[in-house]
Amino acid sequence: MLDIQLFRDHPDLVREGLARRHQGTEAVDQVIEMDLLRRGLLQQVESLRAEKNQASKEIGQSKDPDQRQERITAMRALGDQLDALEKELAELEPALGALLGTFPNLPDERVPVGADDSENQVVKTVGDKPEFDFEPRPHWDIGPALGILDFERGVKLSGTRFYVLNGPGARLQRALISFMLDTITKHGYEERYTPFMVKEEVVYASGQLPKFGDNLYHDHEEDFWWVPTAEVPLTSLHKDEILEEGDLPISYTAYTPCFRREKFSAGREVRGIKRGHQFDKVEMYVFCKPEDSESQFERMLENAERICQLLGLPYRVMNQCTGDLGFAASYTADIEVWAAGCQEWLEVSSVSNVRDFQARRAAIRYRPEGGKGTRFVHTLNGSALGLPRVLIAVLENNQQEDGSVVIPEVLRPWMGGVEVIGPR
RNA sequence: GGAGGGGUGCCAGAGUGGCCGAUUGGGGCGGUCUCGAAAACCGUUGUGGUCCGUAAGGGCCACCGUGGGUUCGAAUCCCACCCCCUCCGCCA
Repeated sequence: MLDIQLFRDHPDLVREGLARRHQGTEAVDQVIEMDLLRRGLLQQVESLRAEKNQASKEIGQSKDPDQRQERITAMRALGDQLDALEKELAELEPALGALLGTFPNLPDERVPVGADDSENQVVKTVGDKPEFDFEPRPHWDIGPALGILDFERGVKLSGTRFYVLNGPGARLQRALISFMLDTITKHGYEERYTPFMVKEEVVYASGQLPKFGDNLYHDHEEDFWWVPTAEVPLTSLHKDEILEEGDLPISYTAYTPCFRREKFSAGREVRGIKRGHQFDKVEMYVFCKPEDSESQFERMLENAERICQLLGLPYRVMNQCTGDLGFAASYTADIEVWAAGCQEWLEVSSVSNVRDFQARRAAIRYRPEGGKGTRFVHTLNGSALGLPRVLIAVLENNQQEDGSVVIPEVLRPWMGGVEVIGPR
């Protein structure tokens, strides 16, 4: 949620931000207009209320029954007038709130203008792509050949874009989750296990609603939405709370499955397990003071990179352009790992500084020490990392000519000592 | 799912139509006393909106689980819903 004050004082900043995101700016004027209307109505309503409160108080104190009755009659008339204005206000306020909720966060100046992810900028590349004296195969060949990846039965159970992991494949996935959680925890993020189904207001708070409801699964009978990322429940952990400055920064990590309808990529990228309706992810999330969000971003990015380094995966860091930038983000760095079999850079993490955008939606504030009042916190989120894609890279980059896959050293403690997954 | 009890400020807990933004106690903060601390005593202690003001600050409005209703006036009465506790049923 953008600050309404921004529309009053610096509407051009809002227009400029929208334009950089290739969005129309007409709604800005609509907000300004509604805001003016609202404040005018509010003033009328409140002065009538003040009058009514005063009169009611006097009626209570009045002893003379005739005078009492006279004033009650007068107030009844004022009440009707008030009702009409209040009704108007009651329609306008939610409408303005809803409109304001459709505005994305303003992109930071550092975000390059671009149409889509093809215009993201490479910030740096770390590690060397593995070399092979044979033709490396994609995971959709390696997995089934090893008997650890079963597409047919996934489709039998749930349809396209689903799969089943078998034996050491399932265990490798579990090992990756544990390894990531344990590593991130060591960096000072406290683990949380959250619900995977949440209320609509929770999905709204992090910004996936109202605009992206099409990409979410939800129960049509109850108010349950399946989380598309742990960012959603983590944001609302402190919804409607006022935190103490001394408690900040608060850093969380959580494993959740993620559920997405992938309506916008229908028919695309269906090969393999790169994009499914259900995938696993370990997420990092930070609540901090506004002046700290810049350094927390650096920290989070480093933490995500560290996972790639420990797994021995070559990766590159990208600066997301405005066309790819998420709704809530002010700026975002993507991490992409190289997958030798499908010959692709796979996006495995997006680290975003959301600033106060989600904090406003979720009403998450803190009390500055010594100061007065409250301020909105800044929030950041980033994956560490997205799972099936890391699994893809591990399988493809560590494959051997005989079709077996060497397990990265750091994962072996979670693999029960298994060093190589061989044909079964 | 059924029966009963309950949701009030940071916490505990009073309040059943006007004197209640809300008694009181605890905690927090500031102060007096003290070499210092404890105790005692005094003071203070919610959030949001809006208007005025350069600001400090001040006025007004709203908020007692949520949403409606009754009333000149609602924490208090009525209706619906949500949540918590106890017991029963069912159940991984």
